[in-house]
Amino acid sequence: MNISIERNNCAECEHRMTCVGAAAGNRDASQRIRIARHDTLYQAGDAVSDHIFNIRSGSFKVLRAASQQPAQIIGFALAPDFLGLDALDRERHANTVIALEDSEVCSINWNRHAFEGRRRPVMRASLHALLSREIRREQRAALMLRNTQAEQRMADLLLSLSQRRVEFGHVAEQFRLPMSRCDIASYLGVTAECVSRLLLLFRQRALFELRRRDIKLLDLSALHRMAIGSAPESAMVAS
Amino acid sequence: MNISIERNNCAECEHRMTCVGAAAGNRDASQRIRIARHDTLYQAGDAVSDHIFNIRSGSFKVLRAASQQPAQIIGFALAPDFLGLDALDRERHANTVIALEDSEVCSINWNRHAFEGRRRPVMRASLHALLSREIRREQRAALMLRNTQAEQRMADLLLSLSQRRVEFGHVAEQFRLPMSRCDIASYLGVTAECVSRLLLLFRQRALFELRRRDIKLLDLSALHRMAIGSAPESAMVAS
DNA sequence: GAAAATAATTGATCCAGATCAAAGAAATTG
DNA sequence: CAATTTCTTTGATCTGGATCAATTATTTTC
Repeated sequence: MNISIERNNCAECEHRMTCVGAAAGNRDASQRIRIARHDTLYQAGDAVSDHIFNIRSGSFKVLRAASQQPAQIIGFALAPDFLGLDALDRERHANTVIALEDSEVCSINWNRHAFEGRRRPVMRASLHALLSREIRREQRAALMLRNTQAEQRMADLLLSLSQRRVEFGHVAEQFRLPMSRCDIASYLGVTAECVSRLLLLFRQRALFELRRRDIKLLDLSALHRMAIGSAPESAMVAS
Repeated sequence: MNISIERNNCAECEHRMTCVGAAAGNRDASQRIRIARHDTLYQAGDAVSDHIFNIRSGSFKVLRAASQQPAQIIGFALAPDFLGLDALDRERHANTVIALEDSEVCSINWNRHAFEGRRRPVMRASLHALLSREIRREQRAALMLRNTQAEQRMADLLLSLSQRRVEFGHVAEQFRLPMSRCDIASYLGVTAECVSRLLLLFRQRALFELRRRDIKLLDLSALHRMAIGSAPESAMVAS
């Protein structure tokens, strides 16, 4: 384990305008946590603190174990996603969260002291919004999975990664896949062999260039046509 | 459309001890809505009011449309489930909710007037709990879908229906499936033919008796063994 | 930087579940 | 209550992706 924690100064943070944590305006509300590749942010069974995590840099995979079975990846989280929204009312975490690369998260206290003053309705609304949004995101993921075609799932994943890059101020077309082919397979609910073949197929169709984990999307609109929520507009309606 | 709305008296409601709405103690916070089989509670694109719905009797299917494709069923909601948790921060609904039988819901205003007095921290926590719980539920559904085996998905659905019956004070073993085979197929992400064959197979294995929509589960533990969260205990950990 | 361990690709075969087709059972409708 | 319409079951065939088996990169480790 190689986790380092330090005090955070939300007042000077570049994300203070949009972050729920900064809105708390509470010195104790936020901490910066550095976490190395392959290390665990929290694990199924760990006690839940009154904190949620906002990813500042890097990326994570979220695993859920089903007894009798190896754990499956139920999501990838990239900056500026939140983690821990699924455990607000629980004693113990149900999922395990592992860093895919060296990453930083802000830990935000959402308990009564930070969130329940009568003067913090905006922030409270933000927490509701965050939670509600996460529900829609999960619904969308499930919709993607009901679409049996592995091609569509793959297209959907690539677009969702791309979109989150854009949200964080990067270009949509070019980025580095933070996860292994095997992780992708687990998330899509297919085998690693299948992922490998799909990537080959997509490359042959000139949908993207791919070398190791560096990807350059060449035909975003084709990907949109393949993916489920399809049209960019409808993707916005969905979340 | 055959929807009737009437004032609700939470103070005398049999569920006042556990219902978020009743905790509001606000006369205007809750309304009782009757809705006939096949009618729509709300539809994708409808304006979102500051209300969530608590099912008092009956059942619903929740549909999400992906452009280019027929809408898929992303969930079934039975008493005492909540509906509308996915739209707190949205202008318009992303999903469509249709009654599977004549049903009743309580509409609960969750906006600042009902929920933000300083004396309602318990209720606010309940809303957080509700939302967080819904996220876990969706994660679980997605986990179920990644499990390619149709058998496991079916076992999982039957158990989740059974569990919710128990939550509402009924017996676990015997109930009526409120949805068509076709609805089940859409939810599980398989074809109706596949559902039909699975049900036959399960009957042959003496997992349940089934006549039309009336089902009697004979071997709950076998179903638990087949389903993903497997053991009853671990199902509790998951949500 | 060579050796070991791990990840990714590629090929061959197989099977769960899709698709196509048709018959039978319930529920609606006039 | 007979006629439609819709839902469900059953059968035959086909296929996308799984599984099994090697081979070829990449990382890690010492």
